[in-house]
Amino acid sequence: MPALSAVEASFFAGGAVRVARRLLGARLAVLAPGRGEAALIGRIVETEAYLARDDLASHSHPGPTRRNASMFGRPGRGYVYRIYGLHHCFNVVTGREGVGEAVLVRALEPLAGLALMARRRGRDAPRELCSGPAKLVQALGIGPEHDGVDLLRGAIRILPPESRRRERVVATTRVGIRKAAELPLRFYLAGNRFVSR
DNA sequence: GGAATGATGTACT
DNA sequence: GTACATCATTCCG
Repeated sequence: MPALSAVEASFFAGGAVRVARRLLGARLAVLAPGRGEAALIGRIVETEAYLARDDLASHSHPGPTRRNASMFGRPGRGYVYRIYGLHHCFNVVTGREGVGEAVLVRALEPLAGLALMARRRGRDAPRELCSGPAKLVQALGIGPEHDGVDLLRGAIRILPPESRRRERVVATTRVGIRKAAELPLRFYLAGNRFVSR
């Protein structure tokens, strides 16, 4: 089994845009309960940056509340929230504690644990497993209980890229928002087949 | 207290 | 392309 050492804390210390770009090519892993090996791994191919309070589309915009508490907490933790009453999405908290910046993970290229992902998703095609923020959360078994999870030592971790690939990063507008919709804060790997539509 | 809203996915036309 | 499921959070009164 491969070593699954997480990235260092400094990985998350930059602004959300920096980290959103840095996350592309890194891996998101959900560890198997009780073991030091990952059961599920996906390569991050699409992210969105959500900035501090002046970003009208950011959950941190209203200021600290019960829901967004993790976003104002320590960088390098997860922020999980419910959307549209039925799905969940997973974010990586970035920057400095108290600021309220995070990166939404929107799509993964499945690398390990495809069978379990397919069972959870009810679909077999690899492209249907993690090509959307709520899809990947379902495939990886992430839930509200992971809100605030420590990505350096917890059950969910960010691992550095396993191999160098030369892929260009494309920046476009964020998906599914109405406010601040014109800002180019969505990033994905050009030509990657696992990016959401 | 009540109503509107939303960082989505699926099914159907 | 459009409809709809479904509910916590937020904002207004």
